[in-house]
Amino acid sequence: MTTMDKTYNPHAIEQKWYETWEKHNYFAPRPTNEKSAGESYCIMIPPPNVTGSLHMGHAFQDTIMDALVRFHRMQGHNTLWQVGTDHAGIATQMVVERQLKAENLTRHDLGREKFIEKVWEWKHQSGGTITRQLRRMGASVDWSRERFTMDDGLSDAVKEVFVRLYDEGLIYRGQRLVNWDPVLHTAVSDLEVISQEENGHLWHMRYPLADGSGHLVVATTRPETMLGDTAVAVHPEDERYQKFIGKTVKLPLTDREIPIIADDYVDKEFGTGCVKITPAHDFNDYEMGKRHNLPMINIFTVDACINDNAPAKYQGMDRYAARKLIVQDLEDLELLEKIDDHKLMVPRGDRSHAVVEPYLTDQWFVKIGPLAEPAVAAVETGKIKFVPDNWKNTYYDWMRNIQDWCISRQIWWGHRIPAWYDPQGNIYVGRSEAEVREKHSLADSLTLTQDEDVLDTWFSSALWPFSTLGWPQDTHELKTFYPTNVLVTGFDIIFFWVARMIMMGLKFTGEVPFHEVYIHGLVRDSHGQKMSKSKGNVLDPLDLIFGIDLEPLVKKRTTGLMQPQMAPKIEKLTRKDFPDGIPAFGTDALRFTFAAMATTGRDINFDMARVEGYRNFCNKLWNAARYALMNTEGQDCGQSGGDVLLNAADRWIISRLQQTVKTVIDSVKLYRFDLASQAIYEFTWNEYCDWYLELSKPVLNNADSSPEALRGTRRTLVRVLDALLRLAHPIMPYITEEIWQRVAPLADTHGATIMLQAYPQPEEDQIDLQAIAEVEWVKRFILGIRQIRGEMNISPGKPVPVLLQNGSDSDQQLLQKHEKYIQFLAKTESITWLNAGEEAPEASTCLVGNMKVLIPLAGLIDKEAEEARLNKELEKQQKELGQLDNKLNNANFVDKAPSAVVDKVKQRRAETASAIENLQEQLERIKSL
RNA sequence: GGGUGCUUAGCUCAGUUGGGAGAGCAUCGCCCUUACAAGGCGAGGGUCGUAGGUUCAAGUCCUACAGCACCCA
Repeated sequence: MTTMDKTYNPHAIEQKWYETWEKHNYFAPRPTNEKSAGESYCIMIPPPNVTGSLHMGHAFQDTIMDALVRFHRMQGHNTLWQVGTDHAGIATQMVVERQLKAENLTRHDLGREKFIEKVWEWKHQSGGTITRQLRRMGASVDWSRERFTMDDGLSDAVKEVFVRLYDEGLIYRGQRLVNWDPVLHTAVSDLEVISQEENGHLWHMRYPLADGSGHLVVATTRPETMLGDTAVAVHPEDERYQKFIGKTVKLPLTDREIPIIADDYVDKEFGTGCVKITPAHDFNDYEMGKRHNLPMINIFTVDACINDNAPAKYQGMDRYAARKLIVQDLEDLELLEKIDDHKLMVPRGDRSHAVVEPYLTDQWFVKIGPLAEPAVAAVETGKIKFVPDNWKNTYYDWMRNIQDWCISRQIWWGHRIPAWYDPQGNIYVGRSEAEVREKHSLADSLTLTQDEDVLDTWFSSALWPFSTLGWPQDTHELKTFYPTNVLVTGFDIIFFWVARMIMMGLKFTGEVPFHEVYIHGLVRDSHGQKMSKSKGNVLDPLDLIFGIDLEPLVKKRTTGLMQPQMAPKIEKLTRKDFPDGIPAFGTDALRFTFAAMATTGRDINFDMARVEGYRNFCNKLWNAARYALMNTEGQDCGQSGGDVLLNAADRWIISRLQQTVKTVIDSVKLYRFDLASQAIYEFTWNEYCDWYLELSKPVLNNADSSPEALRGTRRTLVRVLDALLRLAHPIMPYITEEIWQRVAPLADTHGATIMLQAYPQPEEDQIDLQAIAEVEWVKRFILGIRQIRGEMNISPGKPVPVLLQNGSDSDQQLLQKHEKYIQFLAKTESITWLNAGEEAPEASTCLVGNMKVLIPLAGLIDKEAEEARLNKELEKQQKELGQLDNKLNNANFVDKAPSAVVDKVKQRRAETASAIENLQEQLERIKSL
């Protein structure tokens, strides 16, 4: 029999167990016990980007999902964690285009078909990164059911949904203002546009009145758009401008005359209170243009260069070059009043980083109103619950202001829109060209061309909860697992994904896609800063698991930067924060950290010191197991019968275990993994390790212990450990499996893996209040002596004689019963009762209830130190007494507070008063020496 | 401008129907005691953002204000 390693080494165990679990197909759904065979539990993974890699947000989210899934699997539910990835249209296409660029090619050189082949190649080659990392996190997903949004089945679902929505009139094609990425040449969704404050200017431009009576000054942050202005607007109640409403101005640099209109959208306070209106290039202006029937003049090409609608002078110029020239020209014409510095929100494409233009194009839209209504109702009626609850307000808010959804993208990688055009431009929508021809009885000779655009990736993601289960087929999986139980996700995609899943789910399955939405916080750095490559504060979860030296870490953080000039600053910061790199903490420590930080807040400030603390916790658990095994392996732990005697400590730890189990289960049910992990941590360290293991020593190391007592303590050691491992397994899968394999046979539980063991259940009848009270007495006794040792600087190894005074019958009995514990844990030389009236020697004192515990000073204790110590304690107690008396002297309190509360205060008052009396007495004695 | 949330120990955070302010890390002191120095034992540290209000009782409920963060415009 080999003993365990002295130090916990995650890397020696983690990989091996994951491979074992996966090989044995333990992750697949299966009813694991008769009783609950009917209950199923299902979580859909929010599909990560297929070309992506695991970041802290994923790692956090995956930890929570895995903990939930393992928890339910162990409770015997038929559990499915559906895994897969999404095709991330734009991101993936960009990666492949970048590769082509290295060969001096564009996708147009290859042509659509060849290009898509290339993307698939890339997917096959790189798509494994994130799934490999998921495995490393210990995610117990069912790999046999892995899906990809571009799979045939999921693509069929996309077509089906598109066709049905189109047939119902809920999908339409139209010209609307959309976010246009002038680098990628595609419309992008709001989610893909990040607005950030940047330094800019506010240009004040004079627009001359057409009647020559003067001019208006308009302020703008984007002067080049003036070429597309079709009105100037003022607030209807703005006294400064009342008289101009209905007049016209001559738009400088053009030969157009445009009206001055009144609209209460205008902010009187902003700029001059007089605003230029460019309906084709600004979302607010677009709305205003529609209200006032203004013409919409598009002045940009797809590259955001000035197009033919503008004066010839500016045509073909890039927007910023045009801006410069226009400003110059206005200045030359003395039409530029002033230029102020101004901070403004600049919208940029999250992939291309280009400034996005509101741009008028033909796009496909989903008419969202009819879908949104039932989706709101589902939350209102409680069919879907948000956790924490107040996120529903964010959801309602967005759903109330929801706009039609632009679903077309001008890229190649994605689900091609199932719409065909004839030469006249008529649109036919169907699942395939053949279906379209048949449905509309089109002649074979008629040429049909499929729409070039693909669908927004979120369109397929919205179907994920049912498309992955086989919809539109009526599959067994769909019946078993849909609606799913909970969606675990960040608040940042409530709008873009959660809401769309709810709408699509309700529309096409008639049921909600999930019953609960657990919204977790966003992982930030330890100072609350968002982690970003450009800030250089990104942590890679894999680096926390495996560790990384300083130099590679610096290199990793400073290469591939969007702004290379940040590199020196990032390097400096990194060297300061991680002078020795990052040590390897292992997966379990990282997971435990995430669980402990999963509070209800919306920001999770990730502090590496906590990972270290929880790595130490793993080591603690490891060594507790080491001790337990050293004392039980090859010994009689009662597995094969025999009488068993449980002492107070055994019954105490069993009682505390039940209470802990209850706390953990209650917490997990509320998604409070922080409370669950805290309960596990405290029980393990502060009760099992600090007290129970220590209390087991006097029994196990005592040659006089009876076989029944030995059996009882050994059995308790391993049984409690077994239960603790099962309790902690959902959060720390690897270390618990590794230890459990050795502990289980001793605890008389059997099975191939802890993964499929029953989760502990609290057993009320195992809670022994008497044992709890006895052990509490023992602990107080020991703690009192330890405090004197600590404060009097008595070496922990030096045995001290102890005298007792003023003990009750109960104290005497308890001492008789538990003296061996006190002797061992408080290192007492002797424990002697003083007779009533017997004079005590000079001593340092502490109290256990009314019983006085004395450690004689002789040679051990400094008189002044003891006096100071007693004074400090006395002061504390007197303060306490004052507060309690205040309460009890308050007639209102005594009359109105519940009697239980009053009694409690009275009791505490009596205890405090008696403690003060004892302390004062002791202080007098010390002083008089 | 509208909305949401946060403010508790030096740092990161718990504190569940209102009833004795907690944890981890950090700090200080003593210990390499045969599970664990990634450890043991002990200690110090908070007018719970500010000001009011409700209540016998407020970190907890209400109002106002300040600061911070995020979302929407």
